[in-house]
Amino acid sequence: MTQTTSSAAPADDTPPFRYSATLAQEIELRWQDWWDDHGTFEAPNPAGPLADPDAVAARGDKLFVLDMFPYPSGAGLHVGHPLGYIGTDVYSRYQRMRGRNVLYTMGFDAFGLPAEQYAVQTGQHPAVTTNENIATMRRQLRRLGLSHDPRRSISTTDPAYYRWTQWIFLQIFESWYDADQQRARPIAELVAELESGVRPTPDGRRWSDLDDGERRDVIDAQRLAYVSDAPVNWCPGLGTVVANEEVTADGRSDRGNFPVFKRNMRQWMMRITAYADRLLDDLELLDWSDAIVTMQRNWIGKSPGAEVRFDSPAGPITVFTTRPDTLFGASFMVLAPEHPLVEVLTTAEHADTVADYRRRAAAKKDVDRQDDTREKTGVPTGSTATNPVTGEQIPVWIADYVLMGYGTGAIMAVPCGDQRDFEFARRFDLPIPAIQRPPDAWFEQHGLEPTLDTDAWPEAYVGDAPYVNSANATLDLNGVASVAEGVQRTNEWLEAHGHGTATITYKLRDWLFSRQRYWGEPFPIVYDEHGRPHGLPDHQLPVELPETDSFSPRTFDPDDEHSDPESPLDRLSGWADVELDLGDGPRRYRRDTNVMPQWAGSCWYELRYLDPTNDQCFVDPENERYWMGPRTDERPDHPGGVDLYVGGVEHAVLHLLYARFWHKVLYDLGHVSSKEPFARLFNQGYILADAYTDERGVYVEAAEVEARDGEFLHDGRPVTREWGKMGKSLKNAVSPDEMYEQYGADTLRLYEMAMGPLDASRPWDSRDVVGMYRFLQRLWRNIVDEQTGALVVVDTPPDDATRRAMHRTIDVVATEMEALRFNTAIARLIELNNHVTKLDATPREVADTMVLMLGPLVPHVAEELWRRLGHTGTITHEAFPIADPAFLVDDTVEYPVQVNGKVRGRITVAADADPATVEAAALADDKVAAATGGAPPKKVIVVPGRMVNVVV
RNA sequence: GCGGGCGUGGCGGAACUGGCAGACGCGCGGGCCUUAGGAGCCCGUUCCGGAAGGAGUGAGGGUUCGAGUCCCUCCGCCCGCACCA
Repeated sequence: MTQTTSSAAPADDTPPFRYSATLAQEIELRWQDWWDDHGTFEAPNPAGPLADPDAVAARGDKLFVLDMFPYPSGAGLHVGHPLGYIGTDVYSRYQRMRGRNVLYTMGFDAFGLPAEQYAVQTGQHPAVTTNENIATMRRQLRRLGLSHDPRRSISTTDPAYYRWTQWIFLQIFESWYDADQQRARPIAELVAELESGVRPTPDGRRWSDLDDGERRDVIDAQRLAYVSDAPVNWCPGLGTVVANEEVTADGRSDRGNFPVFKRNMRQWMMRITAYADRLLDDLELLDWSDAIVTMQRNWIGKSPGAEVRFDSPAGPITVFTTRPDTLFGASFMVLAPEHPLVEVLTTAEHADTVADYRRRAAAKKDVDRQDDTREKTGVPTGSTATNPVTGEQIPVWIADYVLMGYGTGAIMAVPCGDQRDFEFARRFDLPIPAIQRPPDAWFEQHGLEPTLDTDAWPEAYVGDAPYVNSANATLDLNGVASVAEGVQRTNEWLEAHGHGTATITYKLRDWLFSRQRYWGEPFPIVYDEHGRPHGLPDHQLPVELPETDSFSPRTFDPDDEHSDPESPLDRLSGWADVELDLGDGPRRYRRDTNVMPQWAGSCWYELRYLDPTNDQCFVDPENERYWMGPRTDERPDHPGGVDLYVGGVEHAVLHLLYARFWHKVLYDLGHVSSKEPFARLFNQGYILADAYTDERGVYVEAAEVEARDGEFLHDGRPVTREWGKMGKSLKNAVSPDEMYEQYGADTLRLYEMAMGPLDASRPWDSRDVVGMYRFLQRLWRNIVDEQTGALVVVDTPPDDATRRAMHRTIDVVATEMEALRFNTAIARLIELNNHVTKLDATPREVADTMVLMLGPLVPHVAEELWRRLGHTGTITHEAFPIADPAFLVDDTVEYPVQVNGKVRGRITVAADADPATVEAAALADDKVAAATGGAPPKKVIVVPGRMVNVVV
């Protein structure tokens, strides 16, 4: 292993054994092969096909490090992609040297629209391009020296994988949510409870009195995966329906940016709303960033409040409010234009204006609802409703600021306490009764004398304040000063008098789970002649995607709202129509011709990594317990899950919410021991780069731009410098290949880790990379003679200063590695190496230690130097150096001495000197005395080990 | 508008619980080596000043012996949500 070809540097006087890019590459390729040949990064399992219990026992504590599941793009990697991967690799390698059994691998989330769209363009089957892309990406990642266990790499498109995706779908399909026990249970248990009468049927009849069809209806209505005919987001431009989460705020698809229309359609839904509270509450068990936790919280959008019924000529109108305490101030009502009661409520006098307003509202896309300056619009229906607490008749309006999709699609308007209602009331001259006495500070802030005359108020008052005018015969809030108490008392009153109930509303909707595409997991579902879905038995899985040339979905004019989705699988009647025996003899069935959304495969991939080749179950329970079981030794409420999950913030809501949901269902059904899939989440930043646009605003190749006298020129024409995420679209991508060519993979790894903290986005500058290359050259030169290739280390022990520097470095580097602060770890290693550079010769002890510490960061050159230093095997499982505490404390300490907060002198005293001694030494110092001018100090502060401050 | 995050040299960034601001790297300046250097090595590099010294972490105020760090007001940037009742 140790003989190398000499570095074939450009024809010049470069020393033959210098750590050049050529030599670096030779070392890297050689060690990558060696690692593969020796299975260096394989992590043993306690059970199942990859079981090696002895090896598990021989290693220390387990650690599961995970990167977010990448989509294998055909475009190839740029240097921005692997930032997180390098981070997890360094961490994994570090932890292996700490003796831990580290599970670290990477698979591919390869179903989905891009592959299908590419296939449609090229006419090549998506399976072919997908496999090519995966091969390319594996090769590119290997070249970086990532220490993945290759045996555990998977692809969602592999039938051996999606067989289990389908199996999990069936688990969900065959489950219902028991609201009393707050967990999913098998449908069979629901049937048993209905049969025995423990649980009543929805209409109260006896189960035995229901016919087969009625029973199926009762059951199907409870399933966690269910077929529903409900409003969904139909996107003609994509030819498929998409989930709420995939629609942007302006009503377009997040992929492709096509218009999306609300349409009633028969689609698969996932009852994620049943888990809303647990998805919310369990966020507290997770070690995730505040930003992501907040985003998840907002997305779930839990609002406690009340539903209140207002009597009207059209029967009771139910509204949802988070402020039932303000009911006395409800002076009008507003319904969404689409509200079903609008027609009944509208009087003849207002029929035309209402019809007109509804038509305009319907024609407005969500985009248009936004761009006006939020000027409130609306029209009265002519009817009134009864305010249940005051008995007053209040007018009912319709307005498009009330959305049909949230709450009940109707609100009670309390203009004095809600800004939107306030604006609406002002606009249409509706009464604004005051029901709270805002605090004096609020009036002061608006330059007003305190008054209950709301004509003087510039805006609504929202918050705690004593109630006024808030009493009837049986409810009196006057004088109560807290919203919480007001809400509670009103809720009690509403329930006692039959006017409403305390309720909780969520923004989270059930998850639309079917797509009319080809390149996804087929549903393991067939329909009988009544159109009822049946799950296929286990032995018929996987339902493989049928071979076809016409994998292209039918897409439509993006604005053709009235088109209908047409799944590619639907056209394959030979595949879709089947005869099966599902237990009651052979019958004709029709397969479900939808496919699952791309999120399906990434909802459970981390579990498959644990036991990727197990064909008996999706993961052996023993393996799941070992790798992902709750760490109650760390924390009594530890939820279990991946120890470290690294990825970008872009998956804050979609993937992380869906995966948590599936995991909780599997937990409820007893398939996994962990409550949560990802115990700790770390969001890495992005690599940004300069981008340049020409006079048309079109991006030009950043690599071809020249800077001259503060101007930027492309092809001799001036261009404008901009700023953005590195990528193909901004034409500012830098390929890792260029970096290998110039410096090698170790330098690239080191630079990416050194340029800043892992969670920060930072600009790429290729010119900066050379700094890390120089460092590695200096390191190499401290160990290997550039002219002869001979070792230059000496066996004499290091001098005291060097040994102390070494141990201090070990101490800090270990701390920083543990905390993922690789940038500061690298800085300390450079400092130590710079220190060694100044020595006459490198003591072997220091060389060994430095190489070990650099192993996680620059594994190839570290392995190479380790061998050259006379060791055998790989550095992978060598123990990371341990600092000797004896060398961390110095005999003497230098204290800066401040006079009135400014450093005026320095003293050196024994490390164990007591404060009085330090003080005396400080006052005795010439410079300090000069600065104080001989004045006696008023006070002297001694911070042990830190500094002295003399106050005069 | 609401929520989250962030403002430190020419640049990327260091600075543990308040305790020597600017570690480390780039760039830049000087030197060495060289026919040459867009290679490599050494020294220097926050700003003003020749120096002594002074100023300095977006702006202003406060707490403290001491503030980049804590508190208040303001300015600017980034991200998320967006008429959510």
